[in-house]
Amino acid sequence: MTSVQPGSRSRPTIYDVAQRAGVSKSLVSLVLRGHPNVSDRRRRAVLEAIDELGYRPSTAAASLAGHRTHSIGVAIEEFENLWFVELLRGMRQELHATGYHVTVADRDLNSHLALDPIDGFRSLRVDGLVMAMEPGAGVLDDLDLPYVVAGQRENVPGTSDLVAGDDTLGGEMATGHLLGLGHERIAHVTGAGGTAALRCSGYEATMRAAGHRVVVVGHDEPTTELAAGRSTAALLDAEPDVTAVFAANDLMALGAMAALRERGLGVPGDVSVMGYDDTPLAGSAYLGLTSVDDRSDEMGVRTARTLLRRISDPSAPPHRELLEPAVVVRTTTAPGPRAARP
Amino acid sequence: MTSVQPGSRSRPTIYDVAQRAGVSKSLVSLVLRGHPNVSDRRRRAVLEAIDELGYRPSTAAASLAGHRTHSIGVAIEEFENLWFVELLRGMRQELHATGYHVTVADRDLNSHLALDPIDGFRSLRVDGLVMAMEPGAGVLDDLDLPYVVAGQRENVPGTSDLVAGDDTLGGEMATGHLLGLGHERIAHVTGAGGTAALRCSGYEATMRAAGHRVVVVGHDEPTTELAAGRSTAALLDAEPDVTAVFAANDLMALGAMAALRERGLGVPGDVSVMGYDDTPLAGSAYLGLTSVDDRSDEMGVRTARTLLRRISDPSAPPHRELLEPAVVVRTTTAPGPRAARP
DNA sequence: TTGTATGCGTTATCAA
DNA sequence: TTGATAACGCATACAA
Repeated sequence: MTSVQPGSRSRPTIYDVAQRAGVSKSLVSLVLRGHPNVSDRRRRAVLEAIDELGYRPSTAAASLAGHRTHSIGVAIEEFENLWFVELLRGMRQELHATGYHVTVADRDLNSHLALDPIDGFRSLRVDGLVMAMEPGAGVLDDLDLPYVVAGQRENVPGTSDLVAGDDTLGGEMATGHLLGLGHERIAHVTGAGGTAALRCSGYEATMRAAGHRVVVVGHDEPTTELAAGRSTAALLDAEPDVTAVFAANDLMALGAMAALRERGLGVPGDVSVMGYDDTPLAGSAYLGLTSVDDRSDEMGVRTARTLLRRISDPSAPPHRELLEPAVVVRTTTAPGPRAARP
Repeated sequence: MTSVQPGSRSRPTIYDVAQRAGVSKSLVSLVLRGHPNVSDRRRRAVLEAIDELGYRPSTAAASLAGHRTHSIGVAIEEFENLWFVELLRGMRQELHATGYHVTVADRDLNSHLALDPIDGFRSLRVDGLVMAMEPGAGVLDDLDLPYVVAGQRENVPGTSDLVAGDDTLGGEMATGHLLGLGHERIAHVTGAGGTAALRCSGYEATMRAAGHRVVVVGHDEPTTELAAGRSTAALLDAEPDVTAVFAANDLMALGAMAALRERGLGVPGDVSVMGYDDTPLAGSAYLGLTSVDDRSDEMGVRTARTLLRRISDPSAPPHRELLEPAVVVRTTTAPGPRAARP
């Protein structure tokens, strides 16, 4: 039972545990860290004392003395964007046996302390860092801390470890899926940022190769549902005969669907719609949005693996890999006019 | 510029800064903590040295020596559930000037270490804890750490500080909104758990007071989209003439809408639908789900305020408050048959 | 206004 | 297999 002894002002320390178990503090430390060469009798005594005292080791003292925190930090842009949840899931799976602790911070979390996530993690002395947000220009240039960039391509020095989705390929695959359904007048709703640009380039290349006209809207707009809705509305004015819309992410696909509905166009009856990221949103039974899975869980696995390697060998050559995305077909895409006629 | 000196194996310490600035370590410490009684000349010298060395104070050493971490922990169930994002936003607003650092952990994050979030935070020696997940039975009973429960009602001892939404009232307001639109055959899709039960009781009380029949489905089911879809399908079999469905949360409302669509029923043309929580999902232009705002941002403000009070006065009497929710009307609810006739 | 000394709760090194 | 003991990097009296 975790019962706190009555008279104690402050929390029990390793010293209290040692005294209660009738051993030295060193022995307690050994038991805590699972050292093999400890007699069963002593180990049991220590464990019992720990339990009785409700003792919890101080991570602060441990990391100060041990020169490492056994923790890794994950810097994300914002908690709203759910792709990092899958990334974490993958990381956890890989980190399972290692004893590493994971902490997450977004850009805003401690902005009141004038701390960007990286500075915060540096103060925390994390053993490694996962950069799961777009780094500012130059911030990675001489970061003397083991790190790997996850899911970003912009502002990443060539010497950085990097695990990301192949967004260009994803753009090609999405467009290919629509072409395969018989669509020809396929428009793309893009937005600002490096990731959107890559997805867009995949779309453009595939359309050109197929001999169809490239129609892109939303350059420099935010990658939000609202902006995508506006872009799509403008698109429908200029190109009323599009039969498919590929949006740069799932939320933007929702925006496109809202604009289509406003015009009285059915999905997928009149127009097929695709998103990107395969968020939980897309998987919703109600929405059933066809999307591109960027395999963020697998990205998490690879990211953790890469970071572990980097921590154990800081001078290893940079490791870079792109994960192949996958189209997840649901209910918002259907055969286009060409396929429908015969 | 943050440039690391070439020869140094490890990170610069307060000692290095002191030496470079030509002062003692204590002086550096004073500057760091913004102590007023430091001459401008020295202060500038220290700041400059910090910048040149790229020095970041070790939180571990600071908290070990200072007997507090200046950090507060937020324990959540899972990152997927976005209501905590607004809670954090509110907390940050209140914590702005205090210098407190916020860290978030979900139940799974470090489960591979056999650490539940509370144990983790105890090891971290956070100065305070926000319990934003349903506590296990008894875990709060003798938690000797300043904490406040946010948004939960189950398993909360009467002596705990608590800030939560008034879910019963919210259930009443939702039902009242539908009644006000002229609906009478209103069903409720509930699920397992204390929060859902409170919302359900608000629905029941209001229906009874209005003299209408209570129709509830989904008891003991998970509070997920999928389960809500199944429950709603069963509901429509048993009660084909319902004109409104109130779901215990937004995701479940989606499930209900999927089931309605499957029956060929339009929303809100044939059936009105309401959710609860007013998640970003509900606010989406495409969905436009009428929902109940539980005011999680304000909850964050109150929670932080309460926790600060608790930290500074551990023996203060328990503080409990319920926030009044608000119905947010969007496009999934419309006048019912009674109102439509005249 | 600034410097000195002590201790925080661990890990790690060395002896025993 | 176990026990002393010296760091670890900083805050905090206390002294100057």
